[in-house]
Amino acid sequence: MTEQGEEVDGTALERAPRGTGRRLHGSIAHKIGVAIVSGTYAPGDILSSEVDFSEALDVSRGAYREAIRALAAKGLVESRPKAGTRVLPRARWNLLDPDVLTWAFAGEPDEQFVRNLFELRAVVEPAAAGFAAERRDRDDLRILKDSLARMRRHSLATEAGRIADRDFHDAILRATRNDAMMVLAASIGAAVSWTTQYKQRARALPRNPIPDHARVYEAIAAGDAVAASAAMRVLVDLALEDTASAMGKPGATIKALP
Amino acid sequence: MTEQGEEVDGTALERAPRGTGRRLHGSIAHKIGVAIVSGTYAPGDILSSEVDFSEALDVSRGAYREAIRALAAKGLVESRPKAGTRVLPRARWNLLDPDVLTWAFAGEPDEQFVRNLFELRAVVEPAAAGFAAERRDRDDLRILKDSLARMRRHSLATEAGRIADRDFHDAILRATRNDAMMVLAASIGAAVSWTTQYKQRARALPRNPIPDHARVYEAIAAGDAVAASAAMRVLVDLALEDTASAMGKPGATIKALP
DNA sequence: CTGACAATTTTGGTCCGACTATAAGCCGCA
DNA sequence: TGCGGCTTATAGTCGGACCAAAATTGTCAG
Repeated sequence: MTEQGEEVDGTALERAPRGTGRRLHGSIAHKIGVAIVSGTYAPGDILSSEVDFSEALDVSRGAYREAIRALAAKGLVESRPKAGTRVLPRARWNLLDPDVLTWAFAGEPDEQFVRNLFELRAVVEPAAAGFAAERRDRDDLRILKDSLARMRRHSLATEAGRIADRDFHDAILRATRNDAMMVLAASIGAAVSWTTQYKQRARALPRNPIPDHARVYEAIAAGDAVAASAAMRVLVDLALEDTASAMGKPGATIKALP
Repeated sequence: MTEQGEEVDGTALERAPRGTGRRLHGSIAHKIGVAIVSGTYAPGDILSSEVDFSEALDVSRGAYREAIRALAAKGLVESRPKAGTRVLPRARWNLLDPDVLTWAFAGEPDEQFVRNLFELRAVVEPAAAGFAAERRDRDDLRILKDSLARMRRHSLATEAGRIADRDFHDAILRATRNDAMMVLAASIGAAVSWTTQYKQRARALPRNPIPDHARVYEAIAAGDAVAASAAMRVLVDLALEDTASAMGKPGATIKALP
């Protein structure tokens, strides 16, 4: 807990340029958030005192405190008078918060964590597809169809294609008419986004994902919950397989529960 | 913008007594958070300007801003220069955040939302029980057994009993060895806690929940993923039934997906 | 020497008041 | 009519002061 202050003129703690958009406290939170999630500060560590740290970052104490409040709201840290601001154990982190996800994927993503996310997808999304098949209305189907068309037109290699993919999954979650699941959409969507980029980075996209998505759409349109659930299950499994191989561990699958 | 300040001594804007524990900005966030979640401020509404609002609450602008930062971190509001602080649409709320859950259950809980939470439980917990059956170690089983014993000793009518119940479900989630699911434990646990209290409030506890839990434990101990999943499925269904009848809508169930 | 009590001091919590930066909305010009 | 600059309200940032709680240290009685 020491010479962080000296490093300021270097690169590490340089004040983010915050070109018109993000506010100062926001970029501070981002910086510290990434540092925590990536392990620079381990759980249990005590951050330097407010005065020291804010001076090291060359920001006012107020801005720094606001950043800490945001981190505290996401369960990353906890500050108590006299005790200082302490990094909380990983179990308390709000790992499904979109910002935290962003920070987690800012550096090299932890492979185990990616696997965990896919495991969660494999649980939630098939069920969601089933509910969607029962509850979707004309509008949902229209959005799904449109997203699918856009995925066809652009490929997943383009930003537009990835947005379409995300819209597709979002629309399914929304069609469940379940707020709690819709919240997971933001998280899962973010995760999908990031992992998709990793697949691209490995610049080997062995599989054409359109047919998988099309099967899910057909089942939902037909109102067949069981088929939709199964089709989504296949989709997620294949996506994991692609991602895993892109991350260097081919052959990974998730054992199915009957 | 004036005599709200005079009303402070009344009831509405009374500063929370914060008897040694919660910090001031924390209680502000709590108050505004409850107001938003319970609909006092509707999505799209603009909050009064920082000076006005902080004066009305009789706190400094700094404390108010820190509270707003926390709310923003949970997706409840968004503030932009000149535009003010606006309540975000419900879809952006981090509904699974433990604090937000707390605020949601501070007033009369929305029945539809409770149903949605149970639907999510019905998706996640059986799957989690399945994973737990495959991955649990001796320690997990010990904790599960202990929680179960405590549930038996105290009933769910006591605080200790409810804690034991929560520990039981927590232990299962933890045994999945999946961080993403463990995060949901905090959320789901909170939801279970609140709804259990509602069941108590209706002071009719028709069913003895111990056997359901015992079956889940047995299956996990036996390493039988399928049985554990099924047993948990039953447990959640019955819990929903009890809760629904306590809330005045008996007979509610969640259709199963094969 | 030991343990409980008190003073110290560190650190977060709160407040104040001033200034800056941003962008919504208005106004005037083309 | 529509564009572009200007006004201005509002959030953002600053720094400096004081308060409150708690961990540490020191002190004193037993």
